[in-house]
Amino acid sequence: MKVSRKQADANREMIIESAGRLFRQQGFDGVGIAEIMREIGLSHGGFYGHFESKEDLRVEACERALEKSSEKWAERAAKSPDSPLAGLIDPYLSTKHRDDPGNGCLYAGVGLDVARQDNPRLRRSFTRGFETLVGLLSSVLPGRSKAAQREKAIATFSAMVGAMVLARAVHDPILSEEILNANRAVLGGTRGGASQGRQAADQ
Amino acid sequence: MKVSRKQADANREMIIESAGRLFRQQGFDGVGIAEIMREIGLSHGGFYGHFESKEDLRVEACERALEKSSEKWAERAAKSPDSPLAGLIDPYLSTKHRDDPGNGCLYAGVGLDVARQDNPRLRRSFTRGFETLVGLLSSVLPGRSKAAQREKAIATFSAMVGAMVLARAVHDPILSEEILNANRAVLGGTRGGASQGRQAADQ
DNA sequence: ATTATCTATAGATCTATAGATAATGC
DNA sequence: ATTATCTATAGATCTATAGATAATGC
Repeated sequence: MKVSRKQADANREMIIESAGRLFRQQGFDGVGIAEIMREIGLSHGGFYGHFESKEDLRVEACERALEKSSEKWAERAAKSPDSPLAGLIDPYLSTKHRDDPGNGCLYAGVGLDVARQDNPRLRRSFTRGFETLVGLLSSVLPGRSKAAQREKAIATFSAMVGAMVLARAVHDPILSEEILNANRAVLGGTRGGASQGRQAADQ
Repeated sequence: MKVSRKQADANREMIIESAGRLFRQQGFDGVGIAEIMREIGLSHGGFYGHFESKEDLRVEACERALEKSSEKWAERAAKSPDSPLAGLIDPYLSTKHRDDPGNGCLYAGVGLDVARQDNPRLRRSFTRGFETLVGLLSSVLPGRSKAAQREKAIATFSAMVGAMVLARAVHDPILSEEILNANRAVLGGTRGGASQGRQAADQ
């Protein structure tokens, strides 16, 4: 039953990743330790050799996912040097992202759950992650001053998160797409249009 | 133990309102039937004389809260005929709203929980509520065409919801205020400013 | 007599722990 | 010998139900 130290470390990583996915899909309260462990083929009881509590895992899983997000955003901005803003907005406000919350934005995935927790460590991680993502957005947004850029970046990120929450909450698939399209158009994505499916947006 | 028919109806209303509050505060999974009933001084078991299941209550409580929101929005727009847009945005993006999720916007309160449910009735209610609120926003927003107004309304509502989720999720109170201020400024509220606490915003 | 509510509980599920087990690594 | 994992379970909590109770309303 015992595995090598190396395998044990890998198992710990798998728990963190499994939890990150399932928490985003089903919420903190919607998934239990047993299910997280079952998904990677380990026993329920084995969990407590790696983490002190579920609370502990919440923090670790979110910090890991936030790091991954920052990296992904930085790559995306670098990948489209001609329009780094659209390079961030387009994949975010996509149906692919909407339909795969488990691997998507943590703020749109568990933002409300975090707001309800009074765990300072967790909410501080969300503060740091917010600053990183807004900082990145800020650096690719036009603006007369740093302050104006930052203000616009905060508003842009707010709209991105809200759009994703709403696109996932409504039942009508056409409306859901329209929410993504409208936000792409207004925020400066490339694929959005006034009503739907047009080419470039100007603002 | 039995009460009058009139009192029984009043009790049903109280359950709906108690649930609406607690669901928004703690999430669908964060509150049980027993707690909802305890809050209004009734027994756990008495619940099932009024509702078939917790699922049933989720729908009833959300529909009720969505109706209340629509009414509140309509009143607010009517109350400030000179700047109906700011009349909607300012109270929404306020610290009062942020700190009282139980009586606040349902989309920012349980939007993610709804997205995770595959209850079509519930998600259809959220679709209808979305159309009502966006319709109202649309009617007070400038724009060259109906389509442009609607696009802007969808983007504005997305930003409002996202701003509230983020303002509640981050730990730093100054950052939380900044999120509200930045969105008020960009979306067209009256009290927002470029950095913080200035007077009127122009856009 | 009817029925809204209460008490008590069944059955499922969840977090966390204790002790057993067996492979690792000195 | 150490320790990562497993089995089994304690204790709490949650949804839902059954049967008892007592006030309403004919």
